[in-house]
Amino acid sequence: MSESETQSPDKTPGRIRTITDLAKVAGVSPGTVSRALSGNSLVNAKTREKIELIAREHGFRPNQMASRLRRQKTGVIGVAIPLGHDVRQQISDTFFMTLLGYLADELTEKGYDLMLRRVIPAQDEDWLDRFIGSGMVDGVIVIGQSDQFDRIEDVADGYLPMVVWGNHQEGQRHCVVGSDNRLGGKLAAEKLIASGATSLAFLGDTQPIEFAARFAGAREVAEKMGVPIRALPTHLSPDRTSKEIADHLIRIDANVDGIFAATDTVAVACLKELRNRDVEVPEQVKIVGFDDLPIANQTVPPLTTVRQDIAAGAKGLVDLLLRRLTGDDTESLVLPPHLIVRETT
Amino acid sequence: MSESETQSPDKTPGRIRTITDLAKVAGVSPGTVSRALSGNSLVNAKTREKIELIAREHGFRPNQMASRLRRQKTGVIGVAIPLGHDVRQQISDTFFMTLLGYLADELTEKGYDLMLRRVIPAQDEDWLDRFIGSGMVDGVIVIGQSDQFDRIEDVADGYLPMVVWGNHQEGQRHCVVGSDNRLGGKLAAEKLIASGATSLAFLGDTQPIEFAARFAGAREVAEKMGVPIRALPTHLSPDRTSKEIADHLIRIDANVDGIFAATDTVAVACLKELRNRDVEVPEQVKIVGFDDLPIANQTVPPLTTVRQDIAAGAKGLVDLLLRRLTGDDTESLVLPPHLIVRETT
DNA sequence: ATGAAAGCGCTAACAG
DNA sequence: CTGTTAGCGCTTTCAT
Repeated sequence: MSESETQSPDKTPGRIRTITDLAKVAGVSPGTVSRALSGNSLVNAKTREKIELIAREHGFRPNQMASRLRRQKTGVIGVAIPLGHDVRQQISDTFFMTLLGYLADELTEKGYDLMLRRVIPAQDEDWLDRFIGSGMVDGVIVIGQSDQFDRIEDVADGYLPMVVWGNHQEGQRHCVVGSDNRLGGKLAAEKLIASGATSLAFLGDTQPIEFAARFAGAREVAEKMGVPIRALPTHLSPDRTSKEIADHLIRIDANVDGIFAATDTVAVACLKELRNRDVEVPEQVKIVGFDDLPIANQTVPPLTTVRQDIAAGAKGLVDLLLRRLTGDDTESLVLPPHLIVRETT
Repeated sequence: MSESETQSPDKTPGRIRTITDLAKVAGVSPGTVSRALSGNSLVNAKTREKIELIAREHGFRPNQMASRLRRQKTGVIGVAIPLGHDVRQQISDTFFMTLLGYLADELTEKGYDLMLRRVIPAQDEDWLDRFIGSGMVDGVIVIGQSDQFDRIEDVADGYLPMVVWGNHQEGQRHCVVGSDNRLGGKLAAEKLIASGATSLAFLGDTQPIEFAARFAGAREVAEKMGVPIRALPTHLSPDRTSKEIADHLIRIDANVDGIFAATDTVAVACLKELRNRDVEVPEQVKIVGFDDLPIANQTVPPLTTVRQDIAAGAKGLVDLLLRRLTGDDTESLVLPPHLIVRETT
């Protein structure tokens, strides 16, 4: 009875690419195939089995482009990394990349695909609108505000499904997930001072808003405690950092005995330069980093640092975005950083 | 005459979302709008200008989903990272992530978008076919063969536009771009021995084919030189590595005086454990890493390592893929690694 | 140089 | 439970 069903006379079935091809072979209508394959409506068990069998045998996959056009949703979340300041730095930045990894995990788990776009705002004014309006994504996650705070604000009012990793500013309109950088800065400065530092320096770029907030937090504490603090500008890519740090160290010398590095990467470079100069850490100079990257635990001595919970950040970004996808106008999420005391203080 | 053109009685024009909406406003047919916006055919300059103006004013973006369905190409390249062994390790692996960053650069430059998919083959047998058959990508780049060599081979014959980062095996069918790991292993062992090491150890997981090749290269040299070598299995995620290395070091003690680490990450952890034990590097034990990540230059002492040219790798992957997209059945590309001598040998 | 018309492959009412 | 029908928004002949 079922012997001859699929034994059509022509032994060259011509690859079965569309749901309609499959429908013909199965002897049903395209609609039924669609239903069967999406496991959705009530389809006769036998019919479904037959369809699934044929699909498997022929390695058939429904065309997502068509499906998504029809359903008016893409199942794709766009992730944009704006490269504002230090172009090469950010994309290879360990912190962002780790965040990206976790984001990929979270999104996959929720059944979304991730479209990654690296953008250079200076070369492409229109990056955010282009991404949003492309019709290729249901929502957008922006990793890092970079120097694009204002542009993001502009877009936020008209486009709900967007969440940004970055710093939270009083009264801002876009939904952001990020660490409390100011608090992190405070923790760092407090620890430095508690460990006996009497003159502080912030090592890093103070342009990006996150770093500015870290510095501001540290300064607030320092001023309250009557401890001087200065900012020592530095690029963040390891290759350039080292030399710049070296230059700073020459100039400041015995003066500064507490360094707050904008990121662990900077802290590591700093640690190395200090060692080159035979400055003892933490005896002569104390250091606190930021991020708690894996390397922080591998330096000698191991780095005291302010930990950002990357996994929680990724989870927050995705959760909020999914809620916004349903029309919810969510609040921002500010995560508390934690001081991880190791041996550089 | 043109005063009242767009002054339709209803002041609520209802956002103009489709090419047809725009066509109505511009008083032309959808076809013309399509042509004008794609800058393609000969369209009257005035008509084009008018259409472009309206598009800009209303922030109109053509729906890519529809466009791509119609044109039967997506403009998207899929990038899959199979997480074979050490699930958490690989996605956050600095090397792969840096490669991903460069890939994003290259693809963007060539006008492609990048769809990232993190894949756990153990949980999803079908990952590669699903990605390829999804209709969402024009081609696929796989970052790392992991333990999926065979599955990739299976697919390779029937699917041209795929390029893989990984190790090259004599006679394999899939197109691969990667460093000559065996040669890298040789370079490492040669350097270790030339620096006076008399008993070698390979630190790392020898399961993944890339690492197996590194070990094989080192062993070939060691055997030729009559120097003993052993493999010391280790996971690759920094947190687990440290303890495992510590265990190894306790057992091997003064015996081994030359360590070839499977990656820089492992080397860094190893360096730290040695320092904890007051073993002097390179006096008592010499170390060579692999990758030349930025940290390699930040350790104390700076790490001698085998450099992989990540940027060249990314460029190679994209170039080959684009050629395959045109139907070219390209050869694999094996890149020569370079020994970077610093101070751990 | 432009309009009309026919789909790309799939889904979702709406009838049976 | 299944077939029929009407598009999703865009591109591309084919005429004009």
